[in-house]
Order: sequence, then C-alpha cells, then structure tokens
Amino acid sequence: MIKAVTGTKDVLPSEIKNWYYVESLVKEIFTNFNYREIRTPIFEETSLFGRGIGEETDIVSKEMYTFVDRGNTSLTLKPEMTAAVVRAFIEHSLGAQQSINKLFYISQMFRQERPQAGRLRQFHQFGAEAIGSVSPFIDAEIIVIAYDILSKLGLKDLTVKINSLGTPAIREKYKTELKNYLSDKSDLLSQESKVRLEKNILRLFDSKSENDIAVMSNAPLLIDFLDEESLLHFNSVKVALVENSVPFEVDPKLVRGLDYYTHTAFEIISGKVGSQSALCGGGRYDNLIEELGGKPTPGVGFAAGIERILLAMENENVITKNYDVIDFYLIRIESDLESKAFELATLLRRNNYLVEMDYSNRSVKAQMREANRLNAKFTLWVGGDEYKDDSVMVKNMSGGEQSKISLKNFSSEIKKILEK
RNA sequence: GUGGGUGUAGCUCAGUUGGUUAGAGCAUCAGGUUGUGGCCCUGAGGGCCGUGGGUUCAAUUCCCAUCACUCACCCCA
Repeated sequence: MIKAVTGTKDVLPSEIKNWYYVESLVKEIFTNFNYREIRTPIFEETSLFGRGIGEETDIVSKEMYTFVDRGNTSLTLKPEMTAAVVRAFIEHSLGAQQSINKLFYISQMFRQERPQAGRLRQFHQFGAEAIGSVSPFIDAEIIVIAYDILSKLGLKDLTVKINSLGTPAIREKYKTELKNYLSDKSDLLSQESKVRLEKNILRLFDSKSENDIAVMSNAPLLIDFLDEESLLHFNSVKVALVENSVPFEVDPKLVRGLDYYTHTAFEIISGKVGSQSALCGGGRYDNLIEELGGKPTPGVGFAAGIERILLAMENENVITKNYDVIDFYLIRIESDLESKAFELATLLRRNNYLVEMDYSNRSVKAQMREANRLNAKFTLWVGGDEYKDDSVMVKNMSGGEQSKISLKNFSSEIKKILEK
C-alpha cells in the first residue's frame, strides 16, 4: 500500500470543517485590521532562503526540500513565508505604491525535520507582514492580531512572550561580551552547547541541561546592552500591549532562530500541545528588505502554525462537534423511478437545497436508515399511490408528519412545507 | 541525525505461559412480512497478527534484522 510521505498528512472530510473555521476567522480578523492576502509560489530559487533566513540557521543548513529542475535551476519548497513575501514586495515595487503594505497569507510550508507532536514536514501557517513602518504600534498591531486570532479561536492556555533583540550592531557587541563571560566556563557546558557557542551563541539560553542553565544564570543579558532608541521602541510596544489588553511577559532569554530579526521578537506558546509549544512567532526585521536587494525598508511580521493551533484546540476541548444536516433525502419506492428521483434531486439542488438520494438500488428501509444517518430534515418519497396521482409524499423526519404535494406546483409546495 | 515506545479487522483494542477454524466493541451491509428511520434483536462480510529471516514437530506468540507509526532531543510553526 502506498502511504502518505513521512511527515505529511491528509486532511479528511471529517475534519475539514475545523480548517474552514480557522481559515475563515483568520481572514475575518486580518480584514478588520486591513491586511490583504498575498499568495506566492510554492517554491522559490534556493538562494532566496539562504540570503533571507541565514545560511547558518537550521532551516537553511539542514531542513530544506531542495531540488534541481530540468532547467538546472536549484529550487526549494518554501520553508517559511517572510523571505518569499519580501521577494514579491521588491519584485513588484509594492513599496512605491503606498507607504505601508499590510499583507497576510495562509499557506503550506516544508521542512525536512523528524516529525513529532505538532511538527510535520508539510505544515500550514497563516501570518502577516507589515512592511514600511518603524512605528512601535505596528509591532503592537502584529502581536494584537496574533493574540486576538488565537483567543477568538477559544484558546485559553496562552502565554505571550516578548523581547527586544536591538540592532545587529548591539547584538554583535553583546555576543562579544557573552563570549568573554563564557571563555573560562566552556568546560562546564554540555556537548551540544559547546557547538552552540560557535554557531549560535544566543541559543545557549534555551538549553534544558541543568549545568547549562546554572552557567547561564549569571550571564549578561542582551536587554542590558540596548541603546536608548531600542529601549524606547521596546517600551512603546509594551505600553501599547498593556493599553490594548494583551497580557505578556518579557522574556530576556527569548531568541528566535532566524537571522533577520531586529528589535521586537515575540512568541505565543500554549501549554496544551506537548513539547513543540510555540503556536506563533514573529518580530521586526528592519534590514531584511535591503539585504534581499530592495530599498531600505523596515518590516515586522509573524507566522502561526495551523496544525499546532488545531492540536491546542482539540486539547482544550474548544473544537465544537459539527453535526452536518441535509435538507432532503429522496426515497425511491420502486427501483425503476431512479431517474425521476434524480430529476427531483437536481431541481432541488439547483434551488440551493442540500439533497441526497440512493444510488445503490437499496430497500426503502435502507434508504430511510441512510436518511437518518445523514440527519435529513425531510424525506421525499417518489412512487406508490401518490406518484400515480402525480404527487410525492414529504415526511418531516423530526416530527414524523407526512403530507402529499403535487408535482405540478412542486417548487412552491416545497417552499410552503419548509416555511411551516 | 540520536534515543524511548508501539505495530492484531475500516477505527479503538483484547488474546495466545508457543499448539488445531485469531476475538470484542464501534462502523459497514442484509434481515426482523406488503411503502417508514432513530432504540432493540438476528445474521453477514472484512485479518499473509507490519515485512524478512532464525529457533522449533509447530511461531501471531520466542530471537534477530528491517520498515512504518509515535513521543522526545536538536530546532522550530
């Protein structure tokens, strides 16, 4: 048996309504904040992601689905959206048309990691990119949207964490300090953290090893190195969040894995999804657009994982069971009346009713069982005495009342039945 | 890439201290009199017991390998 590729999942009809629910709420809230949807191709030239996300990041160095096409071009299935949106922003000169572009997306992403709870190789994210303003209120707006969507979906066990990463210059200075601090302590670190020391020193704060945590507990913090401007910006974001009722905690150890962040970084985590607890992450990226060849333009955005959100909703029991109902089920009494039943079904369907009938020549009893299983509001009986009178019988499935309606005035009679 | 757990019916799971036709519940299908559902009753279909090898008179059961799924590490949504 051929099965879905490792780390990919089919969304079956029984669960599709949950997706519709999330997607429609996402679109509604983005629309209220005046974000417009952007759709970019599923793959891009590989070099985009290296330049955008950072060659040294895990995503680029070991997780990308990269292949060479028949034209010998190296292409990559997009592992995240920001680089792709920025590419489109530059390519179509969106910045020349208005001072700020507020964009959102809902799309699938690909990363070749080992799957686990809340982590797939093909997964879906919705997110936003607000490009063109340095205002801290845009940072706050992005966080408000993310928080509003998650809480309107019914999630309660949420924590918003924010931090400021300052500017690249500040970060470099800080990294040097951190290295100095650690220079005589590296022997105490775990094997993994020794690697981090070289590759991504900021991540040392994330370690779960007790030794590492002890070593890092007295380490200098980036937040103490921020210049006045950065502090002012960070402070304005915090004040705006308070004024707009978004609870948050400042986490000086919050470091995001993508190279392009500046100033604000944030994450929203759930206590209900297992080890991969981040439902959403984002931040400001004031240098990315220039690095990708555009005019210097500031930006801020976030991305949220739909599968993780659905998992959290399931574990918080906020997924409401959807009881599907149909308007009519056609009962064909004699088997040779299938064509007439089909004709009436089509007529009703063209009048926007949800209609089903039997296509397997089954007994009346079996058809009734099916009508019941589908939660039909009415059954329509074609055949027998009524049919000889050029009529059909209508049965209300909840109350059981039956009545006879003439085929001559079929549409208007049906309307009357439904109005009762 | 590394480690733990699990693979028996469409789904959730029993089971065999190695022994003859491998079970249950749910789901599906049919029937419980002439054209009537839900509840109930009866019956049916559906399994290379993940795959390959080994031990044995005999393996779904024991051993080895392998694959898949799953959780965790790394990292991230």
